[in-house]
Formats: sequence, structure tokens, C-alpha cells
Amino acid sequence: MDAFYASVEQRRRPELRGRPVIVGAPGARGVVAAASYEARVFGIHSAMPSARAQRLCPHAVFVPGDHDHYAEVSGHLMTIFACFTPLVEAISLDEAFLDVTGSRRLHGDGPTIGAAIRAAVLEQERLVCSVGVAPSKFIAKLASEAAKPRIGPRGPEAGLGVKVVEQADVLAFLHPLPVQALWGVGPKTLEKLHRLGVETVAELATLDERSATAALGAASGTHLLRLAAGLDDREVVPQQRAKSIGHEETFARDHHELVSLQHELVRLGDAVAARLRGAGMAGRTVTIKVRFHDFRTITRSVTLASAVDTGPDVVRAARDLLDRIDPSPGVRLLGVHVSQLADDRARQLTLDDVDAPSWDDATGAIDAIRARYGADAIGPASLAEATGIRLKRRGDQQWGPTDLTSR
DNA sequence: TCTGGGGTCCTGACCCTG
DNA sequence: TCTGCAGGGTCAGGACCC
Repeated sequence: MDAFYASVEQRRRPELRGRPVIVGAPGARGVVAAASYEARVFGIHSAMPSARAQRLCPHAVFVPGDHDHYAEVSGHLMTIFACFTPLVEAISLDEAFLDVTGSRRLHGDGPTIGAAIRAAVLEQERLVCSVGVAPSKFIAKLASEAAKPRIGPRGPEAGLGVKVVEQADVLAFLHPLPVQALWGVGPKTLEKLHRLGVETVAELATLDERSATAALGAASGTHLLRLAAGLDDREVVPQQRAKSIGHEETFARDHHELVSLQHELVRLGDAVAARLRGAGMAGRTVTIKVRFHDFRTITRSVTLASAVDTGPDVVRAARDLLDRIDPSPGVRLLGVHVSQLADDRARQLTLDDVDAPSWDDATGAIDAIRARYGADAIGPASLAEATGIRLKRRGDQQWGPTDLTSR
């Protein structure tokens, strides 16, 4: 999808159409989640600090993110895609790979299907998307980038909409691209490649395997060499299961004391546990992430004897890890993640589970109350302060703190 | 100039076990 | 009983993606 979050906001608020729109949190610690093409004219792009975006375009409209709504729209899009093939692999809310090999008899060749998908998305969702048609996932991804609108000297310019790269044209398409176009080449890898004198994909393709793996590591080096040669045999895999679930939050003000961090930990841990139960999963490894004032980031994890999915269990494990951290330099971010996920029916019972009533009974009741009255209707007693309970949940502002005075 | 949040994957160090 | 080794699991950090 093109500028997905911003386009969705412009769709539901017509007064924003044609104006520079930035989805994200304004303020010192916010970043841009998405920018409309009108905002991109000013050099604004996603992941840019909001403060800088505001300087570049003071009249841009900042819109707080609404993850729940984007997820709902994403569901509609995936339903459209599924009309063309059952092999749909969603890679984010606004991108998906479709294997249409078996759909050609019914719907036509790749370019025909690509054009039909664009038309269906425009007609049913009033949103614009770009399609890459190619023999492999990674070339299709690059082709879709090439099909997107771009910023010209006179503002946003329409893109191709559908870009087709036939098997015979793969190398001609791929090799002139800058090496950072490859998936897996970020700032660090780019720096290493530049040290080897590699600027383009063609130059990477001429590198011998020993030099590549020595500079980039065995897995990364081999992988990038294959991509540079146009080789990618990864299949489209529908409905991949999540491997971890977590929440993290940057605070409007740094925390210097363990007590206040413990409160945040309860809030985050309870939210993660609720999502685990919502997904019907439980996890064995609990990880906390702490980012200090100077941006130094550490993680601490523990693997439990059995998988957990209740707030108290997740928080207990996370709190043991947090208690070993010295927050006095100032903590700007705290996160709680659970991994090594398994179906919660596979959860192993412990002696604690024999006692009645169990936390299973309580969490079932908590989930039922939240389903009926909202996520804030019930929460851990330790959070019920004078300010009231405020639970972190998916759909909350996700791109930075909203209010520098709220905490 | 200041760097979010939700993820995945890889690497290396370390420990335990056979 | 001690030592060396290989393999697997855990832990921590880093890089990358959208």
C-alpha cells in the first residue's frame, strides 16, 4: 500500500486530503510512523524524529496512530487478496506476498491479476496500492517499490502502479540498483560493503564468497550473494505463527527509581499476557528491555520451566529481571516480551495449578470483563492509583509518548 | 538533530551434559 | 576420578524490516 496509515487517515477525514499528513506522535520523543506524499515533498519520511519533521513542515497535520483501525482495514485488504489466491503471506499490515501460480487459468497472468487487485482495492477500499510481479518474492518486493509514486521536482508523481519483471530481465533490473535496495542491507551492512568498494548490486554479485562471509558473517554473506545473483527460492507461506509477543514504551520522562518502573512493568506485563491469551498462546521465555538515558540498551531474559500466559506470571518473571537493574542513570524505555511460544493448551501444569481457585479462573473472568466493558475496565490492583487504571494495549499511541507532563 | 514500537533472525559467549 | 570435546540450550546483543 502507498503511505498506508496516512492514506487511511485522509480517507476517513476528507479535510486532510491534499494536505501534508504525518501519522505519529508529535513532541521531543515521537517519530513519524507514516507520511503522506504531500508531506514527503518536504523531505519527511517514516522513522524521522517528529521534532525534525515539524521543523521541515510546520503546517503539517499530525495525526495520532490508530492501530486497531489500520488492522481492520488490513483485514479487508487481505480478504480482497484471498479472492485471487489462497496463498497470501502478510508481511505487515500493508504488504503481502501472493503466489498466483495456480490462479492464472481463472484470473489471467500475473500482470492481469496485479491490475485487477489494484482496481479492487481502489473500488472497495478507496486506497491506492502498487504491485510488483516477478518470479520470486524478493524481486517482486523490489518491483513493487519501483511501481510506487515518487517525489518529483513539482511534487508527488504517479507511479507505474504495476511493475513486471520477467525471469529473463531479473539481472538487468536488479544489478543497477544501489546495494541498500537489497533486503537485509541496513546502515551497518552498507558501511561494511562500502569498505569493500561495493556500491551496486552488480558489484556485490562479483564479490567472492570468502570476502563476503568474512565481512558480513556466514549467513548474511551467503544470503546477500544469492540475492545479488537474483536467486531467491523462498516460498509464499500463508498464516505464519507469531514467534514472540511484547510491548515496549518510551516514557515522556525518564524513570530513576525502581518503584515507578515496577508499576510500568505491571502495566506492560499484564497487557502482554492479555495478548498471549487472546492469541491462545503461552510462552516460556520472558525478556525485559531497558533503554537508558544515553540510549544504551540492554535485555535480560529468563526461560521458565513451563509456559505462562497470566499477568502475575509474566510480571513475576519480568520483575525478578528488573530488580537486578540499576535505574538511577535514568530509564527512557521499558519493554516486556514473551517468546518460545506454544499453544496454551500445551501449557504444562505445576503444583500451583492444583490450588483452587486458580489464576486461570481469574484471568478468564478478567478477559470476559474486558471483552464486555473495555480494556480499561479492570486491571492489576497495584495500578489503581489516584490517577486511575490505564492499561497499555494494542491500538494505543505507538510512536512515542503523547504528553510530556502526563507522567 | 535525535533517534517509536512490533517483530524476526543471526551471532557469540557461556554453561551443562554425555 | 579427571580431562577434553561436541552438541544443545540459554542468554545477551546487534542488525534489520515495516
